[in-house]
Amino acid sequence: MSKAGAKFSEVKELLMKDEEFKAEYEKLKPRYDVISQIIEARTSQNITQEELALRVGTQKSNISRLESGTYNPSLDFLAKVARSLGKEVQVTLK
Amino acid sequence: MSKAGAKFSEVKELLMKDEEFKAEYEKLKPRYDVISQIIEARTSQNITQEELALRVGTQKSNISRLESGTYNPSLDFLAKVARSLGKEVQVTLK
DNA sequence: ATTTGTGTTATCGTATATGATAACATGATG
DNA sequence: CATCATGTTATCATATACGATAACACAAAT
Repeated sequence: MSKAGAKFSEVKELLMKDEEFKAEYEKLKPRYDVISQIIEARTSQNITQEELALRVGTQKSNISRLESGTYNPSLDFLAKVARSLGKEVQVTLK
Repeated sequence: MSKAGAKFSEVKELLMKDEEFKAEYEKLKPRYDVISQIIEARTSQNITQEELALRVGTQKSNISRLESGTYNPSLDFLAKVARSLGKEVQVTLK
């Protein structure tokens, strides 16, 4: 294997990783985007997770779990949380 | 019970039903909205449910089920379908 | 030092989303 | 009529979302 070849494969590997990362990021982007907005709305309104949970009809731990981004929320749940913050979710394909 | 009272309660019942209906509609609106956009994107691109299913990595029956609006899809699933249609989901709190 | 407020994490139970297969309906086309 | 293309519906298995409770971390205030 030539030095140039080695370099190329290294670069390729990096690019591959980058592609993978990009794909992974793209996949999770909508989730993180909506969560960011939820956190922003909640904190800017000075509402605690507990208060939000009360409005939504769930527990504060579940709101924490949602905001942690560690799972894949349903549309209904996002809509409920949004409405509890005085907003509505708007999903757009673009 | 007076006639007027009866009428009022009837009207109230109708209004109540209307409120319920409105609430129910509000609750389901994001779902129907995004589904409409998915169907619109798919059909305007002349893609069959089967082809879309292939791209998404699922079965045509599952795409049919999604488009039927009979359940509460996850954000990831919506994002996958959108990307398979060359689009991205954008969720906004407004 | 103790309490109080807020958020986090782990865990369990239950409901349901999703993948998969199959059977069916219907309309178009040979 | 027979076949094909497309979509629908039913059903099962498995994974996971979500509700709930409890324990913990940590900072701020008393």
